[in-house]
Amino acid sequence: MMEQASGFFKLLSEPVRLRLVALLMDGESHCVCDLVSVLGLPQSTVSRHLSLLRNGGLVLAERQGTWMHYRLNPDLSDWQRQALEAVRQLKATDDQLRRDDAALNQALCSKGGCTG
Amino acid sequence: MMEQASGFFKLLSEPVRLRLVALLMDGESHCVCDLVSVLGLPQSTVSRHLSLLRNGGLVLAERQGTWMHYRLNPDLSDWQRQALEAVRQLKATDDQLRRDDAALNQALCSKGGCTG
DNA sequence: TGCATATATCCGCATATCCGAATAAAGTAA
DNA sequence: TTACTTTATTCGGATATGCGGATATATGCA
Repeated sequence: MMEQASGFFKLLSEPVRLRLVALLMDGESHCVCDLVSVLGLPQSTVSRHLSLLRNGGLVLAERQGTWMHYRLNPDLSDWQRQALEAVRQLKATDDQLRRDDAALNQALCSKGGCTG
Repeated sequence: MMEQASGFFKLLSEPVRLRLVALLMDGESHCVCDLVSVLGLPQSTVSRHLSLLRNGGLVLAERQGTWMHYRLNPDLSDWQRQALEAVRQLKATDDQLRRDDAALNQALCSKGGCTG
């Protein structure tokens, strides 16, 4: 169980993944292409990190037609939820995370989210 | 700042370091030799991880004669404290961490803590 | 000074992790 | 079927990380 715990923190220990988790903390589902456009990174990079988050049980993926929608797993354990609260708090003050959030909202408003 | 945040989680993402942090969450200072005996790992391994935790600002070290005493840094930021609360919660249910805690208490009671 | 204890650092080696272009796979629609 | 879009995976190579024995450093004491 220790291994699982350190694995959870390892998922949060990578900047790209931390940004992804912070983005998904709005409670919504988001398609990969929106996340790619917000992060400004190659699609393969984003997809690989999402796959790791999914494997670790932190996020859930659901296919909706052509698009794959990712969202935070709502069934995390207590200590995991508590850890994510720390991320939420971080998100309130961190410039990068706030910029990401703004970019995601704008993407959703202007284009309706990749038509997905 | 993102980098600092992911660095913080990286420190918690290694089993030995997670055990060390959990041990130090009792609010006390502990010498390296006690931590070594509890973890049952080579001294160089424990010392290296402590040094990383120290470098990351998670713990403070203070020399007391021959011994070096480590304790949690009481001046962490809000989100960092929140993250440590998750560790505290994890500690309540994780077998390994509870065994570590028991071993540390026993070491302190029986020997007075390495005479340090 | 010399010896003993405690801790930190060095070192080579093994393994893990990350990147991103290229390619594969899965779905949609004509 | 073919063409197109979205997402996943593969691949080689660079970098990071962890290990622990050996060694260096620091302190205390005789």
